[in-house]
Amino acid sequence: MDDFDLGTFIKDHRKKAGLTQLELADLAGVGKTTVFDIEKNKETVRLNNLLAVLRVLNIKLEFKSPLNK
Amino acid sequence: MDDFDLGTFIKDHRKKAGLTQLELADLAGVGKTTVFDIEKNKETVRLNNLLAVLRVLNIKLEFKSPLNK
DNA sequence: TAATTTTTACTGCTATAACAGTAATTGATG
DNA sequence: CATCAATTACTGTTATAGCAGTAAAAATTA
Repeated sequence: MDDFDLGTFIKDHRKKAGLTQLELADLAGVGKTTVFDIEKNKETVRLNNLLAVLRVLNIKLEFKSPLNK
Repeated sequence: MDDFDLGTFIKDHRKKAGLTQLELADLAGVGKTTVFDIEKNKETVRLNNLLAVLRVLNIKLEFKSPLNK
């Protein structure tokens, strides 16, 4: 849930996509600082910015609860 | 991925947990406005605030990509 | 229907995320 | 090693999310 390292996860996918932080930032329409912060697991980033980055990298979000499992 | 209605998803889980927006906000350590915004799908909320709410409701996040599937 | 609770909406104010710019490290590549 | 590219780090400024407070609108309950 939480100890999952989203930063490196994104970093790895960015690398595999052959993108630099700046390129990813431009594609996602965010500043380079934001991409840097995300890869450093800064949790105060805004959801829309994170989603924009995930979209570029073709990463999907799923919400799982014991209920609707 | 994206058309998923996170707001009502969270709202439903909050109801099932028998919590009001204010109670959920207090438990999560955020303001009531933030809970309200999240349930209204305001995507500019900060990730840490969203995570705090998800934690209270026992909802887990998963990131899926075509690669590590 | 009246009373109570909950949700939605709006308002200043404050804290800070996001930004561009710059610079210093680190990492590749020749 | 030297050069260039990429990443990390820090800065001042600006835009805005988050907040408490209040109030009005829905929903719930008696």
